[in-house]
Amino acid sequence: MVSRSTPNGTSRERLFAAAAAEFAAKGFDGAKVDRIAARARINKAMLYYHFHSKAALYRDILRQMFGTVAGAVTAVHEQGGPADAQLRRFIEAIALAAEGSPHFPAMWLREIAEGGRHLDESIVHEMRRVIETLGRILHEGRQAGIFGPVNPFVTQIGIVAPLMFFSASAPIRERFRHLMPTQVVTPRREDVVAHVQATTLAALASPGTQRARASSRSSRRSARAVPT
Amino acid sequence: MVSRSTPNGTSRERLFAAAAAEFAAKGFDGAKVDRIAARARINKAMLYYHFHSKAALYRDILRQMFGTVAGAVTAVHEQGGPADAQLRRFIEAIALAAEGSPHFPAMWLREIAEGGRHLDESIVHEMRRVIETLGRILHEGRQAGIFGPVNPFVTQIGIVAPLMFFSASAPIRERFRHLMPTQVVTPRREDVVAHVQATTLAALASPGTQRARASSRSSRRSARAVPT
DNA sequence: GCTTACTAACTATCCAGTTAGTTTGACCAA
DNA sequence: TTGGTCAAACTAACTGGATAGTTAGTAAGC
Repeated sequence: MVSRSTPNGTSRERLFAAAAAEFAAKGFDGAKVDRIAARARINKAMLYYHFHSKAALYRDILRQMFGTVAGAVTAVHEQGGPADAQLRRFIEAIALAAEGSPHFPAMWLREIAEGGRHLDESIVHEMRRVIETLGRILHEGRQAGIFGPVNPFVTQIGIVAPLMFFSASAPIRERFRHLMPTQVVTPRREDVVAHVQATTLAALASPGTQRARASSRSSRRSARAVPT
Repeated sequence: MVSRSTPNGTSRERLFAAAAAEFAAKGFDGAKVDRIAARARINKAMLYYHFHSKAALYRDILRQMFGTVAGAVTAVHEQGGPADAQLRRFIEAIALAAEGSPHFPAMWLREIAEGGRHLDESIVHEMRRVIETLGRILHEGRQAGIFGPVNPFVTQIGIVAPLMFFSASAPIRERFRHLMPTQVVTPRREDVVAHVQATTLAALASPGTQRARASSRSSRRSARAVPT
C-alpha cells in the first residue's frame, strides 16, 4: 500500500513538520514524542514505523535542513560572478534558507549549545560544504585582489551568527517587546541581511582587520589568522 | 548554624556552579536535578532547601549572568571617552563576561531558541540595561558626528551573536575538528573580538548602511538587501 | 497472501518534588 | 562547664505522573 495521504501531506510529511516545530521550540529533551505524534495527527507507533527513534527523527530533520543550506550556497558559488557579489548572495542565501525552514535557526542554536551531541558525520558533511564554499569565495576574492586576508571561520561566524540570532529570536522579541525601550525598533530581515553584507564586506575590503598580529607573536598557532 | 563550607565553597555555591554547567550542557529539560545535586556533592533535597524549584534555580543563574554583563557594559559607558573607544570596550566587555562565566553563551543561545520561556521581568530588565547602554554609546557617537545612523538592535545583534556563537561553539568545533577542512584554523577569542570591533565600527563609519530605508521603501523588499 | 499503513494498550524506567526525620553548631542559662 | 534549646544544614527513601519505546493485532491495496 502506498502512503495514505490526508490533507496537509502524507503522514510522514506531517510527522516531519510537526517534529521540526516541536524540536525547535522545546529542544531534543524537551520535545515529547507523544506531542509530536498528536500534532501530526498520527498514532505514536507510526512515528516508530517511519523513524527508528526520536534521535533518528531529529537527525533526519537536521540533515535535511543543512542539506538545503549547503545546496543553496553551492548554487551561489557555481553561478559565479565577482567575489563580492557572490558573497552578498551567499549571505542572502543563508538568510533565505532560514526563512524557508523557520525552525532551522532555533535547532541550530540549540545544537551548538549542546556540543553537537545529536550530529552525525553526514550532517557535519553538509556543514562542511557551507564553509568550504565560503572559503572558495574568499579565495577567489583574494586572488582577484578585492579581498584582504581573513580567517574564513571568523568570517563565517560573523555572517551566520547574526542571521541565526535574528531569526531565532523573533519569539523572544515579540514576547518581551513591552519591556524593551520604545526606541528599539525591531528590524526587518532585509535590514539584518544588509547589515551583515555591509559589515562583512567592509572587513574584507580593509586589509589589516585581522592581520596586525602577524608580527606580534611568535608562539603557538600559525602566525596569521588566516586564509589558506 | 552557618553554612557548612567544604572544599570548593559552600554547598549553595557548589550547587550554583554545578547547575550552571548542567543547564548549559543539557538545557532546562535535559538537565536533571539528581545530576546537579550529585555534581555539587549534596543531597537532592538540599537543592530544594536552597532554591524553590528547578526553574527558580535556573532563573537565578541567568539573572546573575545577565546582571554581570549589564554591570560590565554600564561601567564601560560610565568611564566615558570617545564613542568609538567606548564601543570597542563595550564589545570587549561582553566577550570578557562570556569568558568569565563560560556557561553563559550556551544558556543564552538556548533561551533564545526557547522563546524566553524561563525568563522573568527582572532578567529582561538586565538585558535591557545592555541594549540601552549600547543605545547611549551610539547616540553619543552620532552627536559627535563620528557614527552614522543605525538601528541599535541590528548593531547589538551584530555584536552579541558572533561573540556568543564563538564561545558556545567551542565544544562542537573540538568534537568535529577531524571532519573539517584542514585549512580552517580555529580562531582565538581576540581574533573574533577584533573582527567584531572592526566590522561594527566599519558599519557605523560608513553612513548609508542602514539608512536607505526611511526614504526608499515603497514595496516590501528594500532596494538593497541585496545581491550583486 | 504479502507488504505497507495503521491502532490501542501496555511496560519499564525515569525524575521533579516531598516527607519525615537526623545532625550540627551557636547561643545561653544555671 | 554543662546541658538545653533552636534553627540551619543535611539525609534516605518515597510518590506520582510522565514518557520512550513495544507489542500484538487490524485494514487495505496490489
